[in-house]
Amino acid sequence: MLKIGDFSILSSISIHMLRHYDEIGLLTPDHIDRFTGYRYYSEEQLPAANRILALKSLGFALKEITRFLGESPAEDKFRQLLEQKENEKSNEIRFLESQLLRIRHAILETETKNEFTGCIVVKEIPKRRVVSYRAKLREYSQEGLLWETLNDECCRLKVVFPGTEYNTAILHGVDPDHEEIDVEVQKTVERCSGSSELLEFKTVEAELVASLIFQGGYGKLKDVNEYVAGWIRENNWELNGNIFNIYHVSPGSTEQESGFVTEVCFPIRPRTGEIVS
Amino acid sequence: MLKIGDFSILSSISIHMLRHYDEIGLLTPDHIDRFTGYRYYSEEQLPAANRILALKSLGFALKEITRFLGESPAEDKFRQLLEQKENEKSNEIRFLESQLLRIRHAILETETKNEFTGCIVVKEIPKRRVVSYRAKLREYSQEGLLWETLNDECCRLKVVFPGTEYNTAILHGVDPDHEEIDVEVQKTVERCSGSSELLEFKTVEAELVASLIFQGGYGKLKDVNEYVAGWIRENNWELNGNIFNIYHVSPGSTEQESGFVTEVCFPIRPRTGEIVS
DNA sequence: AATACCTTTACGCGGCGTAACGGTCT
DNA sequence: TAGACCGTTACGCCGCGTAAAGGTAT
Repeated sequence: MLKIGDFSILSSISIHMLRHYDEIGLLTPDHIDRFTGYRYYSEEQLPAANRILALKSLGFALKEITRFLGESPAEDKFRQLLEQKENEKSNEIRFLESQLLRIRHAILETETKNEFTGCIVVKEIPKRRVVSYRAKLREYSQEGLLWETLNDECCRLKVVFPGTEYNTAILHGVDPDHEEIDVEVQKTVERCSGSSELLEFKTVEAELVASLIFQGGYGKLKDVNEYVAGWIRENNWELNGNIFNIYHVSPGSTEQESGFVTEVCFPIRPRTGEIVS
Repeated sequence: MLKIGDFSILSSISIHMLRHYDEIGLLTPDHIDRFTGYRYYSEEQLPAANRILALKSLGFALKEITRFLGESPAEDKFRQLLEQKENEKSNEIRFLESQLLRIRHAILETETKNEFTGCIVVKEIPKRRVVSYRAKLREYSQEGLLWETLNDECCRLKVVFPGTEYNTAILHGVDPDHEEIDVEVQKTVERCSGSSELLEFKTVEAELVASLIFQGGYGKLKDVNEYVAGWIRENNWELNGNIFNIYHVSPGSTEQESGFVTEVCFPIRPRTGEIVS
């Protein structure tokens, strides 16, 4: 019979952990002294102790190891558990590799002294009910007119907005021949009580986007858009819809360009192999 | 000014986490109401919130992000932190890949219904003071004679053994021509008071080994040795010394072969590329 | 009587989720 | 006045390290 200290040395498991394993029923001492409470282990428990260490080093959690030992060493169950862990580990590796890719991309970007390096987030824009107005413009600068029309109509229809509203502008397409820009502006609505010929009420589904929020004038938009587009390519995503902006602080709420806060969103999905054309 | 719930929606950070970030000084509200304690955030804080999410998704811990923001966005420091993280992530990946390799090896092994699958541990056998007796044998079965001599001499010299002792047998080499086996048996000693012509007292340095502990007769040794040798090859290690056994329960302490507990140790080191011969 | 070893209890780490209990706003 | 929102406090997860406070063996 070995006292815990001796068994600890022989098994290379710390005394603390042996007590812990006893507590969770993973490795209980052969015998516990009734009066002193001392734990006594037998040499025959060394193979089990070593097995625990081996499974731990394969990446199994203590709970999983408990299951391993309890389930009888039937080979089928054993193999299943191994294969499940193989899956988990592959996923972890894939995840870390995607992080590593992004980190390396960011390191390269530091060369360009780009102020937005490391600012892009992949997130979901939640499903929401919106009121929308879509029209064709000659220039981006005319977007303000769309907002005016939308706001006026909403006012007339007594549309109720939620406390937290999104003002978004979706770029549907640029037609170089006609020099036209197809833009849709949207506001989140709480309830829509009326109807209008100009406006459309609809539900926008949740979307996965690459998002970058910046502060400042719209002169930065071109650079930001290019940066996000590059980021998507470099990080194994592909475009999955029309890009849009969310105006958190806009000419409607402040006069100073430097105070504008804009979120640039590129709908994305994981890149699927090559597309056969 | 946005209440925490609104800012939570706009930033995609849960209310709980916003409060936590306030607590650790990572993102403090623009303003806190003196009377109600309500936190109020400004839209201008959205870029910072998004940046926090971005850095988190790169794998930075909150503490590291705090440092990021505190350190000024000087590009040099920024790049250093990125490169450090790149290193950490590569190491994590390498570690997971070695685990994955071992798991896959174990899965293949289940085919063979090998009872020792998933029992091998890489551990360090600690540095220790030993008394040793080395001789050449015709057969493994003669190893008992070495132990008898060692024990007798130790008895004569009144060698003091520690409570936790290792009995090891090192296989120095098999010479097929002379049909000789060069074996050294060792016992851990506490103190060595005398000296002997037969025995040697020495210090054995700590060694990294692949270890497998099994219970049963020595008939299993051949299979076990082959399994461990294969495991070492398959898992990118190479032999780094003479293999040895640790006898935890041996003929000296029990008569039943089925009760023997033996630890098979192969000294190893990570495999270094090819060796030019 | 000193020392080495044993016992139990409990806190810390990190990044959250979750819940309990009570005040505030509309 | 209800109900949505805010506040603080605190526990759980997981695998350990670390330490305090006290009993036991030699």
